[in-house]
Amino acid sequence: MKDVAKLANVSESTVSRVINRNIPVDTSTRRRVEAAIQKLDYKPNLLAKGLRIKRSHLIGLVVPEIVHHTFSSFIQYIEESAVSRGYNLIIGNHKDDPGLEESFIDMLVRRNVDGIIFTRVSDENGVMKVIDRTRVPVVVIDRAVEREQLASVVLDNYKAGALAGEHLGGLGHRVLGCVTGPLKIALSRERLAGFRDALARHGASVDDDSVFEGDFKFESGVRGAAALLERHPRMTAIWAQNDLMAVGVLKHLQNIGRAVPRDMSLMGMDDIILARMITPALTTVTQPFEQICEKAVELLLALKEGESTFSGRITMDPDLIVRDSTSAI
Amino acid sequence: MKDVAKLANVSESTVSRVINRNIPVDTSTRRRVEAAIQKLDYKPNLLAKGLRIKRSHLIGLVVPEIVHHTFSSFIQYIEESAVSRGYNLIIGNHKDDPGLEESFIDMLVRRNVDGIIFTRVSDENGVMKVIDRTRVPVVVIDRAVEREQLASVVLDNYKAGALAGEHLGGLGHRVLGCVTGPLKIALSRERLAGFRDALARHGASVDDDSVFEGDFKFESGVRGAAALLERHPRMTAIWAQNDLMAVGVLKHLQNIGRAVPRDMSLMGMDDIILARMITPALTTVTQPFEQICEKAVELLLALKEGESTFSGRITMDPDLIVRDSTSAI
DNA sequence: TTGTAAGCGTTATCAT
DNA sequence: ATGATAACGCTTACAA
Repeated sequence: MKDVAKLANVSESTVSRVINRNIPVDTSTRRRVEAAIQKLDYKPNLLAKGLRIKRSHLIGLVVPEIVHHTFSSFIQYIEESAVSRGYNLIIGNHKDDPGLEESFIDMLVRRNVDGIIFTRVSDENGVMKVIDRTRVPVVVIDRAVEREQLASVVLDNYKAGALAGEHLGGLGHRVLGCVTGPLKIALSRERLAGFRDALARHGASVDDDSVFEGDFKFESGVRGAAALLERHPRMTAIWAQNDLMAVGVLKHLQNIGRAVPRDMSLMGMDDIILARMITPALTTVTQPFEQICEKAVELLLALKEGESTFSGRITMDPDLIVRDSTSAI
Repeated sequence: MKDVAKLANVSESTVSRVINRNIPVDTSTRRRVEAAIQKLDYKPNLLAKGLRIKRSHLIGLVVPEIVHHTFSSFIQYIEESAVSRGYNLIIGNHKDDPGLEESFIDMLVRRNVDGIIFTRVSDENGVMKVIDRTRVPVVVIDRAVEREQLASVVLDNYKAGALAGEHLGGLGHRVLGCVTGPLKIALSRERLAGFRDALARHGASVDDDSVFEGDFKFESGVRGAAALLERHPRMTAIWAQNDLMAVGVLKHLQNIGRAVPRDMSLMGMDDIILARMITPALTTVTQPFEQICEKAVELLLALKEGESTFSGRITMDPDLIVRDSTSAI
């Protein structure tokens, strides 16, 4: 910067003003400075700038893992939203290790990040600690949190379940099953509640015997299908709360020679690429990943600017995608 | 820091020395300082530190996309290697847009990152510019680069092809096909060469008619299978250069009623989760993602420290995973 | 419109 | 072993 100033025959402050275009600078000096910047290939140092203005233009993103459709989607879209606003993204994956998570959060705070986005927060207390002890804005996505002091952007999981129930109920199914995520996670319970209520409106009830608690992984879909069919051999439709488990269900059905959708209608959730790759292509419920991320970044930065003091839950709507794995009874 | 110093009745320099444990400090003062740090919940500011010591402890990672098995694997393992060495990761996804890529690189340089890892570099000149114009160490992974001045850590793609050819040749197949990635990408050509050479040793030749140029996506596998079978109806084995295309091949075979592996042996590459989920489970060739990433980070930091001036290619070995999609003829 | 100077929170040099 | 001080590269009153 000193060199640029010297070459353009101005002071460093003027160079700064040219770069930040916030304070009027004479056109001719501006041109001189810009020429000097070009010539020297000068790149302002963001560390120094950040130190001075107390903003790093960095956003931290905390995920439990990365090689996973849901999380890599979040990473991708949050990165895009951040960059489009002039921010960069630091990501940290904690592998469900609270120690790792804490030390990552610590790093972020020490780096003066302008905000932190948490996904699937396992330990709400950890998040609360950040909020209480630091002034770093926080937004939580992908997981309903109980505390109203936390700002979160989440899918309306009840609606997602309702969408699935509505679709299958409308097709005439009356004996249905559901393979859920871990029921200690609120979103699994909410999805199930929406599913049940929608089906109730069609006169179908999903009793506890028709519910298998999975873990969002492929294998639990396989096990879930086996368990549900054993309990209700006449079941004609299954909703798995994510596509991975739905594919597991499909695998079991293929193994025992039941055809989808002829013998069994099958739905998933998420719309991962896989949903279109399998045969039959999977009917599913999608999350508007891009919107959620966009909203989360927007909210985070508004919080940082003090333009907003929002806390509570922002809810986004799921969508139904009908493909070939469901049919009328 | 000033507060800590005051509370512990020492100078800021002593606080610094306690934190960085590089210079001897009297045990009793050290204890006082540590107590003060605890009490005030003091977190050293990494921006200031970085500015002063000219190291940000930040690594930049450039990828073309994130929601993709290969890249999310790289992200995950590089993040882990970085964190275990006290670094954090900034990721940037350029969506094959050179403009975006350039502005991201620019950001990284201005953030004083200690190094940049590129995957699938589309524009070698962009990378060279970084190397020439800045002092930021660079390592390229996942793509063979022509220039010897670039340090890269890549899979031995020739060996990967040879592994596939060896396996299928050993099973007795003599009429084989290959669905490749884009042939303008060196790794596709190298894989194909290894495949051909290994089969030649078994007396089988893979002529140009038996090669279909795909694009590493699912749909091109479907198209590839159709094209290959039209040209060589008696083909008994196909290697797709990634699992996604292999699943596409499988899809086509199922569509036309050919059983795998009875009527056709099928191999993929990468070992994505999907490989184990489909029926039959896919025989495939894996990349040691974790090792590659570990090595790349290690090399990058050695370059930064000036401990190494390595340039050229570091090569890692692929592995064969035999599952149910291949059988003897 | 422009320049001067202080300060952001560290670390390194040089004394003591 | 510890402290004072300058410097890292930038921005921002304040003055001119």
